[in-house]
Amino acid sequence: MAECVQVAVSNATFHFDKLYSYSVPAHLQDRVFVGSIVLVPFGRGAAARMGVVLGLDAPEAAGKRLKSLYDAAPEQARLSDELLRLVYYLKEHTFCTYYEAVKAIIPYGAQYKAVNTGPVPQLQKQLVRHTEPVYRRTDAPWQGRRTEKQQAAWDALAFGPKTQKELEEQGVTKAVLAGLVKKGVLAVSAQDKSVALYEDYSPAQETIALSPAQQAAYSRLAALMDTGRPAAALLHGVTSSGKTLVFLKLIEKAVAAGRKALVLVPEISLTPQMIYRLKAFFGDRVAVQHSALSNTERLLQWQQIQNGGADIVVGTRSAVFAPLPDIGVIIIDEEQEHTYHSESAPRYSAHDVAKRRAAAHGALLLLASATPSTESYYAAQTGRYTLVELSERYNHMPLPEVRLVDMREELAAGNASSVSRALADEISRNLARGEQTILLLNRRGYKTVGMCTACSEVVKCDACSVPMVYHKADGRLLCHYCGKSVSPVPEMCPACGGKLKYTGFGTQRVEEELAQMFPAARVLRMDLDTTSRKNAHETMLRRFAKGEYDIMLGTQMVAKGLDFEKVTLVGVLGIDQLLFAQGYKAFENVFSLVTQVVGRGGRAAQAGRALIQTVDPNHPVLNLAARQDYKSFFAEEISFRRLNLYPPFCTICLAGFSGAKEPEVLAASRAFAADVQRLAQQRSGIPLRILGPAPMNIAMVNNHYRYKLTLKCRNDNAFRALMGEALAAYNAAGWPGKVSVYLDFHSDADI
DNA sequence: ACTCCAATCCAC
DNA sequence: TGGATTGGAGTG
Repeated sequence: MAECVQVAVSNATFHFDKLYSYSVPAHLQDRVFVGSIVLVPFGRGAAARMGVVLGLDAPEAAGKRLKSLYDAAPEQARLSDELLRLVYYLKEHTFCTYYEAVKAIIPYGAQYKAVNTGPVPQLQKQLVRHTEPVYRRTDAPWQGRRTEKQQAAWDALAFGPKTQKELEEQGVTKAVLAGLVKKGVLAVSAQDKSVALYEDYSPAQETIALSPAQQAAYSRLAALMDTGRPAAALLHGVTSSGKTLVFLKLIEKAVAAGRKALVLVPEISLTPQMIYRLKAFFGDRVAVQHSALSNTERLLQWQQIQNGGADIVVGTRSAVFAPLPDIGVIIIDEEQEHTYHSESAPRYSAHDVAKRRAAAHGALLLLASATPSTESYYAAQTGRYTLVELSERYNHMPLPEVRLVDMREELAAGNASSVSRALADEISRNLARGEQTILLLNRRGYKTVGMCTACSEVVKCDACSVPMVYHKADGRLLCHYCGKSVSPVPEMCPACGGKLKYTGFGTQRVEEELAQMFPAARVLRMDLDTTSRKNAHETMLRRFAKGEYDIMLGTQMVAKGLDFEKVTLVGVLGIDQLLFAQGYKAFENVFSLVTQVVGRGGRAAQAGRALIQTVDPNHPVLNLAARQDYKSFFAEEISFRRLNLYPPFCTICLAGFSGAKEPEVLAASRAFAADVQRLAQQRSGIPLRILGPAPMNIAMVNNHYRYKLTLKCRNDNAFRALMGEALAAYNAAGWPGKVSVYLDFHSDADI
């Protein structure tokens, strides 16, 4: 159609990221549209680069001599209009490049790659092995006699076609099958590899039955969905109030009306449970999108969605871009989780993208949590979201009895271990009764680091500024940022030669202590190290649920969304690091984590017990969490946010700087701050406070120094335009070659 | 970022 | 004097 197109090219940096015009050669004219994936010559060497067509040009408008496209992907690979608009949205709101936005929206596995086979570079599908042979019987008569093996193959296909893999599992070889195909009695065809993910679900026997409270919540949400107009609601349901059943009923309603549903969960480890529940009710029309899928799996799931083969998509943050048409409901479960905010470009928040999509589809956006983010609950209170509450626990299960244990007293009494005497008591009681225990150890607390007994220096990675973490299992020190490892483990301080002492309350260390205290207990440790293997997490949870372990010890991942009938005791070790962490969300995070883990206990008939170990047992946040008193917590927190000017009363825009020479990084961030200040003063009505520059929490990663500016602002068009100008000035001053910059917005973006 | 080109530097 | 090195510009 078009003779001339505007293309966003890959691997552009922000300062030269713009649309480049290319002419379309005749043989590609009928394949190239807005949204098409193309291959273009770029730079003086005319090297092949991936690109996406984002606009059309009148040929005469181009003026200059243009280069022309090398190749274009088939038409069906192109982005829909709605998703294309999200490219612009991401570019404008997160200050990423066009292609970074495109990559977020099209999963890696669906991309094409450049190959240099012919005279001109061509596009080729990344994955070609996504079909498999399927054999079926034909009506052709047998000629001659049958061998035993041929008969076996024939019999195996008595009840319909089977894939080669299935047949091979039954002992039928490829050669036999090929022979029969040659004879004409079997036919073979290529079939898309089955999307055999989570196929071992068991279909639900009953329909979804709601309690009166759940029914009331459902009715209000269903009414919002029925309007067919965009709506946003916050479902605040206490732990164990059965929010998932309400989701299922809403999804059922959307699907019955011929619409689609999108379900987001905060992390990969929570997807299996949600997937199994959804599959139980909705079968194979559930597709999955998360980063732990292999490229092939990802691509197949994505194609299933794009071909209209899925009514429901479940996944983590990136699933918010699932190419579903006609979405009726978007659910964000555990909506307060920080994992919904992307930590790399494009630095978007799933909430904001979901809002755009809900608006485009006339869908209901449902945020749900037992401990909503302060921003979301505030939006609900002020009427921007409809607030729906589920305030009773399912079957009126009693809340666990919670005790705060003073760890200073423990230390004074001579107990230096990470498990208090009170908790040890309760654990042994549980062991005696054959009941299960969950122990939570916050992520930051699980490091074992080496400290010099002479100069008190901690052994740090020499490329990053973080302490190296001791891993006992493989006898080495590991940098959790760049992955560098040191073995054997040093015994002398690299700075002064003093003796090093390795201490810390890691999960490994606690595991050892537990083994000493309770030699007979079967302890399951869950942390980054033990769950890194594919499906490891799922397998572990299943085995714990089956009762193969007495104690589950782990980081955050043990706290969320799990139903274990026999768990009657929850212990929280080392929450203090989180409580005293910097960052305006620290209290909210602690409240949320403690509330959730305490809610794990006593899900069955018996009331549970929970013990929280802390050096500050009078801390209001811990006490409110112990009582599961969200409303009082919110009241405290919102006044803190208002007083100190934090979201939702402002937007925080973090400007990050990184470069090889510290003085340059500091100078660059100062220059940027000055530019922003100057631009803001030139115009009126731009509220702004600039804090910093300050070194980031991790001041150096991979030999790059890192500084940040914190801008308290209002995230509107005027401010983003200002930041655009500030970045232009930054580029003009030649900084990007030495110090790279990015912006990261944290806000309750309702603009 | 990366690549190309030119100006510069140093060894012979 | 040339081959290698470094700084700067441009990416359609």
